[in-house]
Amino acid sequence: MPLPPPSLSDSSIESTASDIVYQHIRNSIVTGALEENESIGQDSVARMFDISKVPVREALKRLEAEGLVSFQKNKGAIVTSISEPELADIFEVRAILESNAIRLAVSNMSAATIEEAKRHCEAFSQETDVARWAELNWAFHLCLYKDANNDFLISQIQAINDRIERYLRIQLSLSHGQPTADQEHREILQACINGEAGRAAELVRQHIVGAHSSLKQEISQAPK
Amino acid sequence: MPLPPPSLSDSSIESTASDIVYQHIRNSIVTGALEENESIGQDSVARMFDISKVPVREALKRLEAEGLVSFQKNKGAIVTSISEPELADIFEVRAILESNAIRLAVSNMSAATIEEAKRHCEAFSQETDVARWAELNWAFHLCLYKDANNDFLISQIQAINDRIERYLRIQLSLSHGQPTADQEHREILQACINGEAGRAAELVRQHIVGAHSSLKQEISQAPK
DNA sequence: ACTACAAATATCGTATACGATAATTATTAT
DNA sequence: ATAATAATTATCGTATACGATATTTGTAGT
Repeated sequence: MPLPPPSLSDSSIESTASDIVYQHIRNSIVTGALEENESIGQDSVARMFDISKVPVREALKRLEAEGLVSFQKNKGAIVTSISEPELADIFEVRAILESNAIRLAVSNMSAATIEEAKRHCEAFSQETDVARWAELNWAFHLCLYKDANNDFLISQIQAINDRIERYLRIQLSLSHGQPTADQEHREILQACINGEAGRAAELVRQHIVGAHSSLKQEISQAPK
Repeated sequence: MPLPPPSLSDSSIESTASDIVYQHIRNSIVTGALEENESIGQDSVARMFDISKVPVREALKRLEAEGLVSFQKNKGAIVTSISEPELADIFEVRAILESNAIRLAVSNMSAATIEEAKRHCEAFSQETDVARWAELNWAFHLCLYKDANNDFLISQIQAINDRIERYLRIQLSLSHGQPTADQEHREILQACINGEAGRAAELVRQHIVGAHSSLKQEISQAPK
């Protein structure tokens, strides 16, 4: 896709032009609408939103700090590509953070959270639209971590997910991606219901490591 | 301190004005030269470096994404202050990440790393200049994690340290801050030498939790 | 002297403008 | 025809300029 999906000043809550374009580009990268190594022309984005380059550059600087784009000397911003070794590193950190998050959460997980998790789990299981799998999957995950009562931990987990969500979409779309995830979700949920923090943590770790394994295999088979 | 320490275009490796001012402000915040809630005037920074506001704003946007400053509607950027609950959350994540980093590192820690760690440990122990404690302490920590061979994990740990280093400096400067840290460093190092990954991880966790405890106590006693 | 309102000033967010470097196209020479 | 060089165009990074909001200073009234 040579151009990000066109859209005007859609977001109304955010006031500044910089924030609007930030949200838009960010979403395009996270969802995969913008591909790896695709360059983001400042002028073209500015024209698309009918603003000047200044707020566009500010938005790109924020995205650079988040690791979603990188500025190349006199070449503008390009969407960050993640190599397989880097992806392995990131999945390892995910495994560490998310397994610990659920470990902390299980001991004071409320009945309401369990109910919410069940709903997300069901919704994910019954969803047929591939495009929605990623967000339903993520809603389930986040829900389970929230009772850890550590906003900073959640924000770190969220930031990492935003970096790799485009790859997770690939993984879920694989032949057994969604049913496998669904089955693992149910086991994790059951461990939470049983109050087995250690087991829940281990299941989450395996869930994440497994996702990386199948993704790695897929990528190596279809390098492009 | 009403103004950040004055300095002209000192950094030569970085080419753009935006990068230079970014590095300078970032360093001022990390080291504590700029205090919490201190506002950073765009025009004053621009005048200080004899540049326009545009690159200053770009630098501030990067710092915002890193959590070091926050923009306030029509009020410019202010240095982020961290509340005690937030600090507790951050220290918990530190404990998770760093204990796992050393756990991963111990199994393939090289003799060269052990030697380097010993040197950092000694240097920290013998340093009398309070201002240098933080960096020597951090060099020791980072050294122990590097054999985990996970650059992303290291970068996450580093980013978190940058957010809280100004508080760590306070903690180290407390009456027993440095000698206690020194003693704990030696125990951690010994566990690494013995190849006891689990023990090293647990010691690092206690080291971090302990630092938070004494810091928390200090802050509550001297709210200003 | 203190409060209420008005004028002046400062600062933010962004548009426009411009020099510098890179990419592209055109032109010339072998 | 192709390689090399020149001219054109595009894009980046940043200075300057400007309207809008916020803050400060000044003034007037009780």
